[in-house]
Amino acid sequence: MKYYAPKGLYDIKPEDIPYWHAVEREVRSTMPLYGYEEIRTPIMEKTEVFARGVGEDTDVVSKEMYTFEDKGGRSMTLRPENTASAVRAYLEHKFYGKEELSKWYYLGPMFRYEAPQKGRSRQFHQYGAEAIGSDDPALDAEMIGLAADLLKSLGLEDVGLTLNSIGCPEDRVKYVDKLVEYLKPEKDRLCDNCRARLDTNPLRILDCKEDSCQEVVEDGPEITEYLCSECQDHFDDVRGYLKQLDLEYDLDPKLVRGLDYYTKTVFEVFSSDLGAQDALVGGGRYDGLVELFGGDPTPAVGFAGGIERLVLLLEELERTDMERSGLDVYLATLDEETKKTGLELVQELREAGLKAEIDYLDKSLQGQLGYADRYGAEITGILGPRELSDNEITLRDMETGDQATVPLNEFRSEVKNHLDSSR
RNA sequence: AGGAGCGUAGCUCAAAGGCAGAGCACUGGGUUGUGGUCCCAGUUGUUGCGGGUUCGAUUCCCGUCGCUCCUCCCA
Repeated sequence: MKYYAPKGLYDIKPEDIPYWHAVEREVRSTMPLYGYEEIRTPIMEKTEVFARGVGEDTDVVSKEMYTFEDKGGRSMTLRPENTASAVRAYLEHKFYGKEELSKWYYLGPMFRYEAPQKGRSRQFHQYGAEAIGSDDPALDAEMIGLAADLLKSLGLEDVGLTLNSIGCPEDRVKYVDKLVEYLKPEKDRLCDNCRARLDTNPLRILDCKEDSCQEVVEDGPEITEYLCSECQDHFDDVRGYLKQLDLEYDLDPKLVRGLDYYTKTVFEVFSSDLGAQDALVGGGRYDGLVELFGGDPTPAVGFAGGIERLVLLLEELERTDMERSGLDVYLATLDEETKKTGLELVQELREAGLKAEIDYLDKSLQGQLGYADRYGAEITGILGPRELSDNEITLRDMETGDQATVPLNEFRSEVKNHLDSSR
């Protein structure tokens, strides 16, 4: 084979589409219940939107961006996530002047240049929500509840929620100082990566997966001990609302998330049924991002979920409501004359809203019935020269094998009657 | 970027130096116009690609391309 999809990019095949539709349907129906409207931002932005928005020192920006120069010499980047774009759009279209609280959802492809593995590809798809304009802790709780609601509606029961607060930037400066002070003497026990992070992004050392780093961090200071009273109150309130909503969670003081824009609340939803890439949803508050982009200080909170991972789980559940849907009617014809009439009949059925097919492979009657069977036809119409000369058609119930002959002009209504009574 | 495993028929997989196979699928027949079960017959191959060793390579060696999983990080 000469041509392959580029590494990490793949085709979503018809057999998988029902699962994608199920996810998309759920997102589109659930989001509006919580007051979120869809926004569609471009699939690429000027590179600085992400570089600034997501943070230069993050993994996403420093090594995972699909960046290229366009013909005008501008540096462009395929979006690795959607929050930065949403904030850019919020400011560009001056939504702060149009509505007090912007609640948006989105759905679409994202790109990160990484080694693909189970549940991770270079082009992947996310759904997510952003609420820009409120610092109400109830909104944080709503976000988390919304993410959980979506997964639950899709039939996923076995998911865990972890929660943390990383405070405001001032808290973090204080905490990071303490953390670095604590880690410096232990430098030798940290992995190479983390030794570098000591200077660039010490917070990330907390969720390093290396055992030695974890041991070091274990006895270190926790960020929640350094929250200012406002952040502490906010965190307490979020937890209170979560309790009110009956949402269970685990506190994880080491949950810091990979993107720089987060403040206060951060959370992740994961599934132990997935492989190494077990995060289903990630999100949090980003009160400083609008300001960073040049707007007035504006609090905001959001989350994003990965569709590929969701589809993997849904496929394991073998949901029958997500199987490919079959044919309603197959029409078998036996020669050129009957095929001409057959085409008209099939067209009539389609116009009546039925899924109808006819032979395009020159199959024998036996072959056609086999085809009808495999594609799930409930009824097969058999139109041979005998029927045609009498202006009739044979109706075969594919489940029982019962057959009846009906006048051609009553075919459509007979089919409809039959389908209605069998459903 | 690093580590491990795997590339054989449309699909799932055998063959472990000696004629490239099975099941499923597909086509035809048993049934001159009747599917899902059954029986019979048939079609299907650049063994990923290139080189090497050998009388002989799908098998062993080297390289290469691709896929998968893992480390890292995330959705």
